[in-house]
Amino acid sequence: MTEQQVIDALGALAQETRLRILRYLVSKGQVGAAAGDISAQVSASASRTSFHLSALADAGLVTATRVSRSIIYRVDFNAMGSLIGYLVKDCCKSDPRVIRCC
Amino acid sequence: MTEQQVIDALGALAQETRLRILRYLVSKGQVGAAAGDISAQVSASASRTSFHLSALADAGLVTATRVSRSIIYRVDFNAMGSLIGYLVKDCCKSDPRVIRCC
DNA sequence: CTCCTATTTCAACAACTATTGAAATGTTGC
DNA sequence: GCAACATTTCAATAGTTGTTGAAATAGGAG
Repeated sequence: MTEQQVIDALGALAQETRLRILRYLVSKGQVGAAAGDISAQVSASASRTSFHLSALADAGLVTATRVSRSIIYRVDFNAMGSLIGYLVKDCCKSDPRVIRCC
Repeated sequence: MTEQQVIDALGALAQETRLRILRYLVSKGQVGAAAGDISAQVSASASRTSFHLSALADAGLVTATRVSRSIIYRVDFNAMGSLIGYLVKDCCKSDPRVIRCC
């Protein structure tokens, strides 16, 4: 994971609506959720939700798959793991005070 | 850790100069580094470095202590741990694909 | 008290980000 | 093909963030 990818991913998470979207998608696991469902859950307009979903997808944190009329979004758990792994290992040198919290 | 604190901390890390500052401070551990030293290490002007150090301090990720003419900055490893712990546990429900990366 | 060093603060500005509502795109069922 | 649905794209706008260089603040040494 490059430094730029890390910065993009952190920037993607550093926003209220997007953090809520991500948490909702984590709760949905493999199943994922359609854009409209997500929009309703986070109480945001369709266009606003779409904008934030694109940001999360651009950062590589979620995937999008069209299924019939809907587009299903899912968390990319491996990407989340890579990001967190970078923060723990590369960034914090696996300091025990950090490791302890995981 | 509140959601707003998490967002502030993620936003603080989502910037090239600040991520470099943090990594340098991690390498310095308890000893920390003076603002001028940091400024030289990350090749940024004094005012620019000061601006970013304030952002990191406001987010609670680093501490500042004046020692004579210098101000010594140090990473707050517990704050970094809390942030990462939030991402792993609250946000990712301790999913094994995420845990594996730590 | 004055000079020098270390750092922050400030104002101006450019660049980026988020929100809104309307219009466009793609998909299905009749 | 047409109507309805699901979602994205677009333009306008407001708000936020980062950079620069100059001026201000704070502390120590002679």
